[in-house]
Amino acid sequence: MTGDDAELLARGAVEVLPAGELERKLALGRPLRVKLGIDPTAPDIHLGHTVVLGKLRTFQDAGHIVVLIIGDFTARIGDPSGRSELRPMLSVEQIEENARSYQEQAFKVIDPDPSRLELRRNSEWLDMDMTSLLGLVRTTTVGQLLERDDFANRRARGEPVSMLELLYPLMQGYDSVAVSADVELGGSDQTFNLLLARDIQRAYNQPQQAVLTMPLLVGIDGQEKMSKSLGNQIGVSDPPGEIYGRTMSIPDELLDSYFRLLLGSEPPSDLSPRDAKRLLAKELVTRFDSRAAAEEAEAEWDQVFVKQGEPEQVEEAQIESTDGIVHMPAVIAALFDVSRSDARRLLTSGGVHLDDQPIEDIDLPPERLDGRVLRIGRRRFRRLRVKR
RNA sequence: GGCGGGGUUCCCGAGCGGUCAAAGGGGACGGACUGUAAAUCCGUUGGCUCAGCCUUCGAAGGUUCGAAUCCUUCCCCCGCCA
Repeated sequence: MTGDDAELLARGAVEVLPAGELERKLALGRPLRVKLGIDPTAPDIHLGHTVVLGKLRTFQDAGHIVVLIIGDFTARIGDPSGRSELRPMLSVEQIEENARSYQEQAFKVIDPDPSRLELRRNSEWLDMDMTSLLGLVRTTTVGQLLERDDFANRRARGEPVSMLELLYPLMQGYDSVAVSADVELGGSDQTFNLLLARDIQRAYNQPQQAVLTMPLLVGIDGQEKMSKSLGNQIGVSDPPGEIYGRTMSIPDELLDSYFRLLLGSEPPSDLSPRDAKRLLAKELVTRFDSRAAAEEAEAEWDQVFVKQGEPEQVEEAQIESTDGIVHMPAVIAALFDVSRSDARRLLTSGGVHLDDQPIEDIDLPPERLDGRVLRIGRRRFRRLRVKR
């Protein structure tokens, strides 16, 4: 362990706190226990998660042990970070399902080798009795908790702050106690929680963890942090074409941060934004799927958006006709998961094409449809087969 | 426990007896432009057997020719005081 390690480990971080603490931990000369907690509140891990996971990987590669805590218990509460409202409580079954897929997806980034990874669930220790809870709760004052921006702002606006949410940072802190964390990573919005964990460790007579925060990845809307609930995410388990396409649609302004946070490099200066995005998109698909999938996704994208053609593989759909007529709103609604009213609107606003010809007719004879490609918007295709 | 303020369509937020499927903004979707970028412009945005019909404004009842708007009861939320 040398000073170089600390530099490498801290690269890209927003903050490493307190000053010098990481170096001191490294000087212990043993593999450090590096904690990350993720709450399985949604079924999928997205690019935002991978920023921190990637940093964990760096620690693993430097010989440290990652303690990944699946927050199956804390997921019942929901971290209020950056939110102005209480999360809905998830069912135990839902959490369990999410937890399983989280692990699997996290392994696309971190090394699952048991000698470098300790996988825990915080229901192991958080499902505690009241006496233990009192012991935890007494470590912290209301004033400390209300210092946190989220809470303070919401108080100031007269918005509710639930007891449940107040408890969240304590639970996260107790996780650090339970696993004897030497270092904890998190997004920069986690700074308060990560630091409070130090206080809680001290109250439990444990050495205090170093804290390393990573920048938050902005979602593909270019506005808010990437989050499933905002729908601005790219999931690591999304189909290759989806990852590729969504990446191509990010605002140019995001290129720098995406390259830096996801690839650990700067966008090549000799490439146009569009080509830089192509490179990024290809890299991401390669990372989460395979080189081959990336090539394929790119070819498909070129076919559809550069050549303005149909994809190589167009899914076929059986449709029926009654009285020699096919009712288009019904077909569109069934094929593309929209309401019939939506389908009608699409038809009247020129959003429906048949073999590249816009159509507006509500009803069409089956012979005009059979074997043709129906397109909705710019990128949804289906080849029609009329059932006889 | 007392006092006050609220619950409106995906979100925010107007409406306060008819002209309300409900202003405006956001978001989303479609179109033009284009690099599936940004910006801009246009259109749409409850459902349906769509020139009409049906269901929505916390819930249930009621008044009325007619209610998101008035009355009753109930449920929920917020603030202040105690």
